[in-house]
Amino acid sequence: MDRYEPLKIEEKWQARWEKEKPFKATETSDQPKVFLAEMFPYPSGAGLHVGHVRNFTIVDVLTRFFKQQQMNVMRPFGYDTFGLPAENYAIKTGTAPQDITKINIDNFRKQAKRLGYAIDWDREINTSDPEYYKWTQWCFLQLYKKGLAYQKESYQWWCPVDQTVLANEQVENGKCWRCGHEVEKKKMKQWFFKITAYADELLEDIDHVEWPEKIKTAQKNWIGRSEGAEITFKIKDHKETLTVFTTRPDTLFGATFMVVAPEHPIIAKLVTKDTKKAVEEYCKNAIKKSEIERQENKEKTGVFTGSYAINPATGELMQIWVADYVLFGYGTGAIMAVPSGDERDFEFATKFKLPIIKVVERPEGMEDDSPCYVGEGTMVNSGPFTGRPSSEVREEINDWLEQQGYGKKKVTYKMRDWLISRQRYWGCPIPIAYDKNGNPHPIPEDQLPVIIPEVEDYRPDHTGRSALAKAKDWLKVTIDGEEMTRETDTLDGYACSSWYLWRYASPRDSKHAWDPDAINYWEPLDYYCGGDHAVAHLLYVRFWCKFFADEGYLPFREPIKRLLYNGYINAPDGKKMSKSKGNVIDPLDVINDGYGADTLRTYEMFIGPYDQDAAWDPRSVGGVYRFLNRSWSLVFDKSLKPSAKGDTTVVRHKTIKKVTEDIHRFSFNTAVAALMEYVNELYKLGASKDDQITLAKLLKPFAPHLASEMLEELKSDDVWPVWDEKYLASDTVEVVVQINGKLRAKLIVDKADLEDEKKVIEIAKKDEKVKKYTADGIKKTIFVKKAKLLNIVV
RNA sequence: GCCCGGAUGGCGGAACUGGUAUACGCGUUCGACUUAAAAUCGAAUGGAGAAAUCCGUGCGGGUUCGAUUCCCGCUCCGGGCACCA
Repeated sequence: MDRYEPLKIEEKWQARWEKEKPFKATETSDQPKVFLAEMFPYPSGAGLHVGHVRNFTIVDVLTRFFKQQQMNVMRPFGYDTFGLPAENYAIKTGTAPQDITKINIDNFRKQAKRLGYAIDWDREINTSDPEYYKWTQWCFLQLYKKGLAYQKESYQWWCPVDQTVLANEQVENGKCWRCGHEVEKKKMKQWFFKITAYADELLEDIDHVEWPEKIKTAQKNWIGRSEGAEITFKIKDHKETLTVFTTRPDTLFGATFMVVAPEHPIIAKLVTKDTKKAVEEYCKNAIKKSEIERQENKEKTGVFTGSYAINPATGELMQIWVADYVLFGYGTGAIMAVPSGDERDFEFATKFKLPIIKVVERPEGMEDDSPCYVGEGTMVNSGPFTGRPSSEVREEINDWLEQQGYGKKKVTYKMRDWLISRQRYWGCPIPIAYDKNGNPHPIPEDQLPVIIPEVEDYRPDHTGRSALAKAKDWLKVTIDGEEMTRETDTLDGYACSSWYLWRYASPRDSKHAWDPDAINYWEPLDYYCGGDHAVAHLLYVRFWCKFFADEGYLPFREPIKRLLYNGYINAPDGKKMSKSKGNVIDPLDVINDGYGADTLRTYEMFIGPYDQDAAWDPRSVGGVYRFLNRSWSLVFDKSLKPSAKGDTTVVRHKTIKKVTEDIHRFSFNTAVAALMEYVNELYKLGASKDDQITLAKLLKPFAPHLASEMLEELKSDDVWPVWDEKYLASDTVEVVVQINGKLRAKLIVDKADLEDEKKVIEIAKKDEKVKKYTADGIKKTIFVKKAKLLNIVV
């Protein structure tokens, strides 16, 4: 071989890895374990894109790095296969989703192998495999047993054209993502997971994992904990009472009216003969109001019910209104309106001419004089609390309300329970059946899995049920001798991905969802890498982890120790890659153009910091190829004789240190840059055999095929090299001299002199340039030994 | 509107704890090799200036001997949430 031929080299090594399975992971090692995974992909028909390659390569670099450091590494792979694209394809073509999924997986696997990933292919999993979803159903049943999977009537997005229920993510700007028709709200009985039961723990524990701050913040905001009070108001001439949630009980004296959400059941009791018709009309319209109207039109609307509540603090009557700016799903679905202390209430009061009473005075010096002020201040018009700071009064009113029986402290969350019903065919069937009376019963665990039946037509039917309803025989099931009808909803795909990280520990276990010993050994996950699902998936796994820890199935309460959240790769024009724009870079094209997988992998690590977005630059790919080509030549080009033009010991040890530390801190781009510098140096100084081996070893996580080829030629193992600090310190050091903070001179001094500030100053004073700038005398000197820097102030 | 990121040469980026701004790569220019081109190898490359030197990390202030880095006030770009009481 006389030139670098990546395609040949890569074919050779991939065949060898396929045969020898060097990445197979077992629990028997004495070495410390490391478990790494990427967020498993949805295997689309388009195959791998450059974003997958970035994501998978980050995991691969770490995997190979730890393996070379003699750790016991496990790096599995899987496919998140349920989902709408396969179902839509089925509807369009009549092909079974099972078939198209298989084709797509085969393609993905082939491509992942073409990239040379260090995957234990015996640990491949697929969420739509009955052997897998059997255990998804088992998980559901555990949650069901503990009351954490339950049914509730709820409004669901409904497309009147496609006659199907839509998930939130399938509603784009209030329109069906498939047909573009405006969606409606329809009330249906739905399954939920009670994630709110873990709200506090999910919030508290997020501070104890090594995750990026932005993900932590996103999750905290999503959970949205608010401390406040529930206050119960009496209603004039009614037995009924109305309970509200507020974070500002201190403003109670300023509460001049009440508002309930259009869905609130109390409305029927509050209306009078005169208001009934208008209120009913308003509620009907508000409930089916499309998302588009809600977003575009935030103009306050509402209608008076005809009833009055009594303010417990003032005894004043308060009109009770219905308005859609109050959300039924948050708090109690009703509020006390304080127009002087809340922008929305103020807007509403102004529009409908309701009373506004100021209760919080701004601190002195604040210039704004709008009648609405939401901040803290001094209480006014507040009976016994007048003149006191609002923040203190908040606590005292809480106590007072509690004593009087009007209320209690209360914590509320923005996060709702997780709606898991999907009226779709291509999902994991919910293992439930209904008796004659419509009561749900769990499918016994020994009857799992509930297999997805084959049907001819994959479209949902007009009753809002998935295509599973068309499998008439399948629908019938006998439980404890009683004939029942199966649930036709399937589970949200996020349920399938909420436990797959544990399945990796024992992927072929037919007796458990996960084997306790394997879990003990491998889990929790040490490194998780992905660029999506900041709240959804990453919150759901944490929820299930806490639940299964409570049930004794998991010995830890956080499933993922470290999260690497990688950025996107954009097209060369800086825009998002998309088929319609025709700016998509296909990674397989890059490989087959002759660059090979090693160049592609190394380029995507070199493209920029892993957690930032980056734009593809075809010319930089060439630069990385040149670098690998030069590396190859250092070993295989016999005209480049290993010679001793200079001593490479220092640069070799410097590079080992830099690359090792950079990989540890996930600074892959600078690690590659350090290797480039090393190669440049070796071209100048000549490479010793030690250099050739060191280079190959350090290169291996990035360009494993080329590095393997080099190491084979050099008859070397791939054990990660270590540096020796003693080579990194030379006898002389360069000290920079600043005059008033500006660099003016560089001095070479003996290392020993660095310990002696006076000596350094003396040497500096002899320097011609320093002399010139200090002619008028020196006011002060600052010597920083660590930075090897002397600053002279004149 | 709120929250979180980001802004550094012609371009992607580096500078890890306040201490030599622009590592590495691309591009450009020059040179070597070649009949020639490509490939490869070598050199130069922030701006202004003949030079001394001055100016330079989105903008305006501040702290400091010293600020890309810290503080205050903005602008623009990207992302998330969005009537959450």
